[in-house]
Order: sequence, then structure tokens, then C-alpha cells
Amino acid sequence: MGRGQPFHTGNLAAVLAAARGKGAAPPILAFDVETTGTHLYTGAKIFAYALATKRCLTYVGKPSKKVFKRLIKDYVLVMHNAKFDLAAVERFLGKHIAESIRFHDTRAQSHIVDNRHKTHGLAALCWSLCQWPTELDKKVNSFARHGDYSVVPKDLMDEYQRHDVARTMFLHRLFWPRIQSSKYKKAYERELAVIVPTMRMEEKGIMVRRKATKRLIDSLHKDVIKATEELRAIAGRPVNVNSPGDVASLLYDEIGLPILQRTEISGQPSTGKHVLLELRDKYAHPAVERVLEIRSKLKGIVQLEKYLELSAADGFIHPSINPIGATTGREACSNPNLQNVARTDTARAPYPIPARKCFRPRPGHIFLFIDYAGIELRLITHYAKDKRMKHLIMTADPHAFAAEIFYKPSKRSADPQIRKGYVRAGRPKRLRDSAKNAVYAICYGGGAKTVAETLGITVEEAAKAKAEFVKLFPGIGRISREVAETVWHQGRVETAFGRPIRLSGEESYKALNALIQGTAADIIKMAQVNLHKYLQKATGGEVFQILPIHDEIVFEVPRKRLKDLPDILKGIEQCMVDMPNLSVPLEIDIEYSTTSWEDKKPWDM
DNA sequence: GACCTCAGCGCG
DNA sequence: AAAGCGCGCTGAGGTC
Repeated sequence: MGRGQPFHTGNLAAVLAAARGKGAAPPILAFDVETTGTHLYTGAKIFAYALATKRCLTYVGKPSKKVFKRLIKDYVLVMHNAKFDLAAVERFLGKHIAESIRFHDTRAQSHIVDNRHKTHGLAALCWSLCQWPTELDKKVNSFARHGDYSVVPKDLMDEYQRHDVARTMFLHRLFWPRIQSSKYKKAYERELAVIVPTMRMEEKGIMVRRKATKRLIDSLHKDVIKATEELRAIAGRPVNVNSPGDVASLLYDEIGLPILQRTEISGQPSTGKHVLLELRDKYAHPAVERVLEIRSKLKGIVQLEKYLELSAADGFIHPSINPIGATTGREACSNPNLQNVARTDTARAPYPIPARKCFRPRPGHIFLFIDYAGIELRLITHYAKDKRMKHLIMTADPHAFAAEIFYKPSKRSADPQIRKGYVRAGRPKRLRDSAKNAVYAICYGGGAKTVAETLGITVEEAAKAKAEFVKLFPGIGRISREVAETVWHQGRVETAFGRPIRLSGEESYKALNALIQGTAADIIKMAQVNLHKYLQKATGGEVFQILPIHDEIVFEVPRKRLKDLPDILKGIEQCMVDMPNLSVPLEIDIEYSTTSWEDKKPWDM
């Protein structure tokens, strides 16, 4: 900054007055709250807030209902990660106000302007854009361990708050003119629109079956003790399964198994799941089996204990859902990540943990799970304009069809079921699932080697399978290269709904994947906004969303509303599948559960 | 003690 | 030259 502070200090009246611009434009203020922690739904509270005008006249004050109400009513508020500030203000006021507020979010702006930043944090962004100093951030953060900023000395905190609102206004003044006059304004407005529905999901949370979770932990614990003793007997020493080095010493030095693969970065002998499964199949050494088991179950215990910890306050987990978590525009979930809870029906793990048993609908409610059927392949087909694939999607099961191509009876195949020509209409499911993975690998530019691994066939067979697939679906075969070409020349792709996704030239091979993920993200976000409005209107908010999982939304429905559910589901379907700009129709699958997330049952319309 | 990178692994 | 991609979380092992 060079010439003193990048902001001025004023009193509240002066700041509120100075915010009023010329003419009829509503007054605008940057707004930032400070809280005693990061978990708003388990006790964190506002202890201070800060305001900044366009010309960086700043004010720092203690929270006040009167002032907050005035700000909400009369001003456009600019926030960095508005979801947090809005939720904190709502907790302070004790009521919902976010639906009626006018606001901007500079974090969303940053993502629209350039999605490639590793983090869109305020300090990091302002540093990279104009070298705004970060010494103060370091100082404050060294005081505010675990997110409690109330322990920071007041004068230090005061200065820090002024920096923060000033930075927020700086970002707004940099980004907003660029977005406002660009074709990306709509994409930005969609990001704003999804913030409030996301807040409502975090607020609702998901109920944890605490006793069942404790029982599950106990049973895993017993298994781990037993398996650990067995491994110790086999190895003749204690083994730390969480230490890749220790496991590698055991398997490769002491037992003498062959090194099938090395790690990507440091080139150490790999002890990853895939390698271990191959070793298990080839050599059936009991140590390998026990390592797999102990690793999986230890991880499960840690994960489940986290669920207990996070639900201790009110029996519910209120995760943090980041509306723009990924560079592609996808949402992300943390504290905990409920988007990667292990499943047992289509488990990827050799020792799957039934972690979804830990979650139940709140009393008097049932779970509803609605996902888009094969949305990625539908979107690829849309962009690829592949007529045969479109027809296949609308009339049959494309992955079952792919399984028939990939697993055509072949005398040379190692798989007995393939040799016998067992594959018909995608049976068995194992082969259909593998075929599905192979289809996506081919679509996204995977090589014969990857296809061979996903299908469990030789590289030569995979090359042939791939060629045959691409010949049948020429559009699909071309699309990855075409989109990569666009990125190479323009540095970005745009989704069918106008979201820009920038990629460097070196990353252009990722372009199709980014385009598809980004488009699916657009769709589920629009769906969430539609659903929030519709469910509010049709059920008074009694039916509600609690979690988005990329192509799926989890809802809860009160039992007393079950009789209306067929009608409500028609409305929900409309909210989810009625999307403009797409040449391939969208479809949804509906499941429900009255007990836990683990026990899903199909729902027939 | 704080912070980093890496390997490993769960989901879409 | 070739590569399916995108996340968040944990523990190990290292540095400062």
C-alpha cells in the first residue's frame, strides 16, 4: 500500500451517510462479522462487526439488532463468503432474514472471474491481486486458534477488521464492474441464488444415531484388535498399517512380495488398495488381507468418532457446505464431509464400513433421496451431439450395452464369465459397473491401460474394446479432443448455462471433465433454488432439502405429509428436470428410507 | 508446537 | 509424452 493505511476511520453515522451514492442507486457497504468460533450451529457467536464504504471509510462496532435491521433493510451488503455472515446475523437476531436481503459475495465473484485460485480466501486473493500485506493476518491468526477471534487483543482486532472489510470492498470494486458488463452476470447471479438454500440445509443438519454409532465403533474396535494380533503373529513384529513405509518393509523386504507399482511423487513402493488387492489375488498372503482390513476399519473408527463429536451438542451434524468448493463449480462439504460417506451397496472397499447407518431422519420424518440418472453421460451426449448415444440413453441402459461390447465372449479372456459369454444385458452387475467406469474413462480421454484396469482385461483387448465403442459412438469419441482444442485456443470452456471455467493449456486434456462437472453443478444448483421456492410454497417448508451430493439431493419429509407425497414428487421432479438449453432429457431416480441412510428403498411413482 | 507434503481412501 | 476428473480427511514423517 505504501502510504499508510488503506482505509479511513469513521463513526457509524458518518459511514452510513457516506454509503449513500448519487441518484437512486441503493447505498452499498462492505460487511464482515467476527465470531467466537467457526461452528455457528454449536455455539459460535458474533462479538463484533465491521463496515466499509466504497471509499474505504470504515467502522468497527459491537453487534446491534437495531443497526443490523437497518443495514438489512436499506443497504446492499458486500460480503466475502456471505453464507457465513448471513447465518451469524440470523443467529444473533433469532430469525430468518436472508431471503429478503440484497447482497453481493466477493468469493463467488472471484470464482466467476477466475476459478483457478487454489483458495479464494480474502487475504490470499488480495495478496495475489495487489500484494495487500498479510502480516496482520498472521499476527491475528496466531492468537485466534481454532477460529475464536474474541481472544485477540482489541486494538489488534480492530485494525484487522478494518483491513478485512476494506479488502472486501476492494474486491467488489475490482470484480463487480467486470462481471456486471459481461456475459457471465447470469452465472454469478445463480451463485448468489444458491447461497440461501444452502444456508437452510446447514441449519437443518442431519440427525446422528448416536447409540448405533457407538455400537458400530465398538464392533469395529473388536475386529481391529483381533486382526492386529493376527498381523503381528504373521509378521513376527508390530506393524503400523497407517505407515506406508512400515507396510512396504513388511510386504516387499520381509515377506518378499513383488513391487507392482511405485508412488507417483516420491517413487516409493506403493501399498495402495489396488496394489494390495492384486497381491491378494495373486499370492493370497494373509498379511495383505489383514493390512486391508485393519486400515479400513481403523479409518472407519476415526470417521465415526468424528460424527459423535460433531453431533454432541444437539444430536445433529451441521456440515459446512461450500457452494463453490471446486474449480469446476461443484459444491463441496466439510466438517464433516458428508459427500463421501462410505456405502455398502456399491462399495469400493474390500472391507466396507456401513457408515451410512449412523444417520437417520429426524423424529416424525423419512428420508427421500433423489438423484439424476446418468447425468454425466447425458451431458457428454448433449455436447457431443451423438445421436446413437442419445437414442440408447432414452430407450435402454447404455452401461449394460457397453458391458456387452466390452465383454464379448473371448476365448482368451482371463475371466471365466466372459469366456463363457455370460454377459447379457449388463449381467452380472459387477461387469456393468466396470463397464460404466470404462465408459467414463473413454469419454474423458483415458488410455487403453486405464480402460484395461477398469475392465480387468488385457491392454490389447481394451484397445479393441475402446475402438469398437468409439466407432459406434463417433460423437463421444471426438468430444474430449474438441473441448480440449477450445481450451487450448481460448483458455476456457463455457457450460450450456454460461459458466466460464478457465484451464491452462497444459490442463486442456481435463477440459471435457471440467465442462461436464461444471454443467452438472449448474443444474443441481438451479434445482436447489427451484426446490427451495417450490417446497416453501407447496409445503410451507415442511418438506426440505438437507444435503446436495453432486448429482443427488437428500430431503426429509414429515410422515404426516406422506399422503401428499405423490403430488409433491411431481413438483420436485419439475424443479429438477425442467432445465433449458439441453438437447438430452434429464431423469431422476427416487429412493426413500424410514430408518437410516443405509437402508434405501426404491420409490415407485 | 505449527506447518508442510505425501500417501492413501471415501464419495460423485 | 501421456494423462479420466473433482473434492475432504487422516496419519506419517519431515522442517522450522
